[in-house]
Amino acid sequence: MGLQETMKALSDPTRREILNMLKRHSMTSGEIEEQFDISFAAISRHLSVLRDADLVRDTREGKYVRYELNASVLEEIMLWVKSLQEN
Amino acid sequence: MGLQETMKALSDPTRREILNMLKRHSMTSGEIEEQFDISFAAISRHLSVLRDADLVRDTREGKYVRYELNASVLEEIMLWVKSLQEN
DNA sequence: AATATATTTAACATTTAAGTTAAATGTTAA
DNA sequence: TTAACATTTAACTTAAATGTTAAATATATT
Repeated sequence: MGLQETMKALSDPTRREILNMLKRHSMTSGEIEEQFDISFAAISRHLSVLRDADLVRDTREGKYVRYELNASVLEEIMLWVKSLQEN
Repeated sequence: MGLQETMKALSDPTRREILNMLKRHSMTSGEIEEQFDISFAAISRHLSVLRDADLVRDTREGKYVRYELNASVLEEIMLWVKSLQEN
């Protein structure tokens, strides 16, 4: 956890795009995968990186797993960036 | 250039620490290197990543090269993060 | 010009990340 | 309980990132 894990998670364009998608509404793994050309397994691993960084939360809904954005973690990044900007 | 290059550059803890140091005042390569346990060459490469991402600017001062923070690039990150936060 | 100092680049080794396919797990429904 | 579907994990491959040491470049000094 912490800034390092967050920044690392955000450094991959596929993961950032997933977060962009989740901004609108929550989605299942399958719905997310459909939007990309890479394999289901690859998306699943990206989702686990985002989950470990607490950038998304997942809940099982029957045989689906639904992902939603957790933007609260981003506050730490905002603070760090701001601290560089001021002065 | 662009968000991807910026995020990638910021995903390394050594590079973030360099930016933190430059927040206070500009520093030469050597002064920066002194603060870390890794080799001069490794720091030099980190600096080149930061320079390519336009997060720092460098100017030669005699036999030294002085690095200063360029925070303007961070605006793009702020906008992206904010766009995730609102809603 | 030769030498010393500061910094960068090159070549290489090691580690980490991201992708693939196949196997495993969890859930629903026949 | 078996079959089908959704998702995750495992094993593996390839590419990229990070570190090291040594060579190259740039500037200053003698």
